[in-house]
Amino acid sequence: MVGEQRQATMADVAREAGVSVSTVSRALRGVATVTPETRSRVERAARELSFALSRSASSLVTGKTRRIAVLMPGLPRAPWFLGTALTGIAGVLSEAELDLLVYVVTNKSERAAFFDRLPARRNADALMVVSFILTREERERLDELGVPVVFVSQHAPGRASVYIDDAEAARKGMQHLLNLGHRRIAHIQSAVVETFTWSAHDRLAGYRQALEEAGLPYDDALVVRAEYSREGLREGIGSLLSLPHMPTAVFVETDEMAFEVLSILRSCGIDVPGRMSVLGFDDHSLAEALDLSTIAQSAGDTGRIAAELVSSILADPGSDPTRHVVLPTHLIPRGSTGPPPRDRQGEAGVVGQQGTPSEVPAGDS
Amino acid sequence: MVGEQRQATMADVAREAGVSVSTVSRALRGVATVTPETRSRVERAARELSFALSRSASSLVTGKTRRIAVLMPGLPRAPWFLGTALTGIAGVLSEAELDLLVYVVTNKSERAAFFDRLPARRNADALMVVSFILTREERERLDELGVPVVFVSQHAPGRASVYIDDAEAARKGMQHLLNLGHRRIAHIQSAVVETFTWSAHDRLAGYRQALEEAGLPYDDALVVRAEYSREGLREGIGSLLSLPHMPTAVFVETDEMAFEVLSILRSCGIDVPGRMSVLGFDDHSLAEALDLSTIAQSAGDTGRIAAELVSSILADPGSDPTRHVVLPTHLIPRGSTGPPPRDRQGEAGVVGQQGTPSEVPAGDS
DNA sequence: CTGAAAGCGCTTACAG
DNA sequence: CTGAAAGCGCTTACAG
Repeated sequence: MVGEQRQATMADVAREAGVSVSTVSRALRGVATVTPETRSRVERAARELSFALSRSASSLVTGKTRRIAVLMPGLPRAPWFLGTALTGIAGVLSEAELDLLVYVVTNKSERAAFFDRLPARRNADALMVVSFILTREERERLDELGVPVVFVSQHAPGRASVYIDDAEAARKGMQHLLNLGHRRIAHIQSAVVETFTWSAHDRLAGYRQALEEAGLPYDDALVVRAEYSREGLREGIGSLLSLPHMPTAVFVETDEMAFEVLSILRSCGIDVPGRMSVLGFDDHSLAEALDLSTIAQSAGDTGRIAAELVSSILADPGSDPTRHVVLPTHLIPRGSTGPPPRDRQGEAGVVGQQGTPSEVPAGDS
Repeated sequence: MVGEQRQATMADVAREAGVSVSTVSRALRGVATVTPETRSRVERAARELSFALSRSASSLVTGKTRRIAVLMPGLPRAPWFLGTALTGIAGVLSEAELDLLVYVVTNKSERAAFFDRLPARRNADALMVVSFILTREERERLDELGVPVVFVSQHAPGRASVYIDDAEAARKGMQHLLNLGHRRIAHIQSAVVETFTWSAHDRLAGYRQALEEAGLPYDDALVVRAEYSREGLREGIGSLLSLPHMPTAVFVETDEMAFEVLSILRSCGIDVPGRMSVLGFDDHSLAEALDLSTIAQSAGDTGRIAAELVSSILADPGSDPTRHVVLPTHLIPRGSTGPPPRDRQGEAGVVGQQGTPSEVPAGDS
């Protein structure tokens, strides 16, 4: 009871300042027509009463919530990328005085719940969807929604999106390995039950394309889908190490997985890059410390630019709601990649399959 | 214009279902008094019209927003811990059908802006403050707020909080190093301009306490405050390596910093743990891969339990709003810690200061 | 430049 | 079990 005083409303402020509620509203929003004196009287009253605007009330009348919803897959799946992107988003939105509503969806039921309730419809002015593969129904639900949707870290034709060219980036990375002389290059990607991300698809596509362009055969045995865990990766690497012709390099879907790969290889005495080159993807903040060669993208920029896109769409409804921003990527060569064993003098190394570059199977499977 | 149809309201649903708005409201909220038939008619109508409840409107009348605000320091400062905690929070809140509003505060101005607008007052039903050292004014602002505040990853006397005993945990870690025979143990913590976290303080306190209990002198030169960056840490380590009596072990404030420390030591040819033991804090998901000894805490549990605390406080306003939950920590010994050089046979090692355990200066400075 | 009034879309006593 | 009415706290034409 004690101290449980009721939260002050505009009516209270109006009384205190000796003006009408309309004037309070205008003064507090900075509408130009208000006299400086009136404004300061109102502001003082508001401060004295610790007045805080009820967004519920203003939303109800304006139809704007000044809230942006962000839908992201469980952070544990790619904590670094998502965390960094989220921080970028948060910074920009806070500057634009927009609130940030976060929906983390880790499993099927949370996912269903999200699309069922679809709180974004009236509880946010826009929705940002971060690296999610949506089903057709889900996409249709979003379309009905009537709020602008911005896709982040994924390409959505006909929709605003901010992303990198994963396939092109993967190709660049592969080219680096090819240039070093590697001919048997494996690819490790995460096996997720619910396939959440496009980037995995596109990175694989880039991997295949690079092989094809180099006239090298695509070998299913070299593409490993591993659980996103230390044990899962150990198994994946096991399958590569038990191949008749071991690869001399691995291109790993994310740096975080590559860190584990480095550690596992080290633990079984396989020298990196002497015996096996390892290439990651992301340029995680620890990649330098672990001397991991990688393909850099800026998670922070991705988030920031996506948030800017959102706020520009909100500010100017006439603006093109299908704008695309493609962010750059680049190779960062470090110590985890080097020439394959047979190119190293004084080392026996495993003989890589020389390949018969002409008989390459066609693009598909 | 085309397809821009107005969002359906309860009035539309009521018309469609041939009932009153009150009945729609009751049916949709699952109030018991509604006939099954009426309820299903209403539900069908709602579905057909893609009705979505306006939370702004319900909030306005109920005074509840069903939204929880989380205030956290910039994720880049401790991305892993905060990201993992946030995921834990998100999961629990989503189950309780509470929305999650995230405020990331990275610098003074964002911080001021947050406390100025203090959107939590009416725009959230509760506030979770994650590892922030608040000023007195800020704390008072929160008190005036009138919404329950739960402190996460920090101890706030007289307020609900979920945390670990950082000092005790640090002591355990130090004990491990002492038990291995180390006598000169350094401590590296992050130097943040705005002092955001209590845990740094408490871990340092634990460090000092352990020394004191072991009858060892506290040496200012062994406590290094380093910028949270590779270069900052390199400088910090430099100051340790240039000491007349080099330490034989380092206790690092967080695993993420310890990873860099490992890498820097390796890059200058200092064997870990042969020459220098390294102990981290957190049990980061990569700690195992990097074979880092560490003191484990569960960031996920911290988030989850804090969120449960919040939802229980909201569900039962009579419940004790000052409840404390102290989460366990434990040492995970791995390969980065071992006996100091002088205990190793066949190794010259740097001679550690033998110490004269009796003449220990008193606890302070 | 300011005020009175209507109304945003809900929930909640109050009747029936 | 259901409906009519009031009201939550704002903003926004509309007057003046």
